[in-house]
Amino acid sequence: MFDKATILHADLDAFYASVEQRDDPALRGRPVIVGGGVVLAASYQAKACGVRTAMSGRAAREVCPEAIVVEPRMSAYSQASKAVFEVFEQTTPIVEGLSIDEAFLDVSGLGKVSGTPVEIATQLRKDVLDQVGLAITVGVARTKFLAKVASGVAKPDGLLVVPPAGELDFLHPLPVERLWGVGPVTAEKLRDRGITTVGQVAQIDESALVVMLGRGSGRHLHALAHNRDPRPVQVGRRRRSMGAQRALGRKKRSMDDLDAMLIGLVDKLGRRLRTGSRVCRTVVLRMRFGDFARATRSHTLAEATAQTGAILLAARGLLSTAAPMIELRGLTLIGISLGNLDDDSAIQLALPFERPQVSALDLTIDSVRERFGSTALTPAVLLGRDPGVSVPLLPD
DNA sequence: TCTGGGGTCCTAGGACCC
DNA sequence: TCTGGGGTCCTAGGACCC
Repeated sequence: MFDKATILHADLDAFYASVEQRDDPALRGRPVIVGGGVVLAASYQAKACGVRTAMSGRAAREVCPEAIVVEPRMSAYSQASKAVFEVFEQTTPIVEGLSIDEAFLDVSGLGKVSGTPVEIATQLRKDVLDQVGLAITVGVARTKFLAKVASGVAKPDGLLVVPPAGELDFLHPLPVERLWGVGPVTAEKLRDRGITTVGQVAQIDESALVVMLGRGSGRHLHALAHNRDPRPVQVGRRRRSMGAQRALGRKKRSMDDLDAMLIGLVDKLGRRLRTGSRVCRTVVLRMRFGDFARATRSHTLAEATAQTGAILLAARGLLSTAAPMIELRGLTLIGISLGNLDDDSAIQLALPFERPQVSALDLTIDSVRERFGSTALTPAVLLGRDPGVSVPLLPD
């Protein structure tokens, strides 16, 4: 029955909380909340009493006073994720990671070697449990989209196969919120018109959906409601942006404070760029204000860079542009995001032959000045005004 | 201690070029 | 000279996902 494409969507259950329960037997079977200020993850026992991801810690403790709150251990989670992805790759080389705890696996053509889709998925769940000690839910279908819907329906600790002959019977009774890409806003727009199930969406003309939701969402939804999703599982997709941010609370911060935070964020991102051998060309300042409104300011550099100094210069320019807005509205979050990412070899390709190549290895203040001019990059700019904060100019 | 810290993709308008 | 179409890039915002 699965002679064509067969795609698995594998999803770790309550990932961070499950890692905590795995590592501390005292937490097993009990409501566990990861993250104190805001809920990053909740065990199924905590979810049962109404705790939700992104809920404030206070609200979570109100609905679930008996919950145990633990601090997040990000390195433990990335290690666990790595181990799980190794199991995925033992199953098939065609693995597309979606996030730290989710992936698509293309197992088309594995039939003769590994068995039926059900057998492959069952074995995968067993392998992850045996080798990493975590429960996963697997959805199996002919398309990525349907496999993901299936795992969403099957979780926690489940396995659901949607056979090609039963696709629309499975899909059409589901609420529209199950569709990938339908969030609160889109669901509300559809509900306003009396549309609550995928089957109802499927009865609407594409053009009507486009008018209702815009071109992108309209076409996307129309295709999904008819179970049209030709996207292949893509191996080795690379990150297109990276960012770091910091919540500030209500307290009013001086521009000097903000500048010091900016240095910290840019420093962190510069290291991440260099560690990953990547460069960026666009620097985005992200802000959130007292009324929870958001704004961004961005700048695109003439040349790609991974240098802390160059990124900081751009970030500072953006911050000073936004200063009046910040003064007026009060900042509650500051973040930097780097876009237009490329491999760092791209820099060398882009540079004219006779120009010295910019290498992070010999970066000193003097060498940067020599290349970029002494007026732009003063030691104060490179190192920050706070003498206690130093911006590393050497690779990690 | 009211409200984390990552990401992806799409849209729309303006500048600029051909 | 005037008008117009098409394409790309940049900026800003927004919806959505985990």
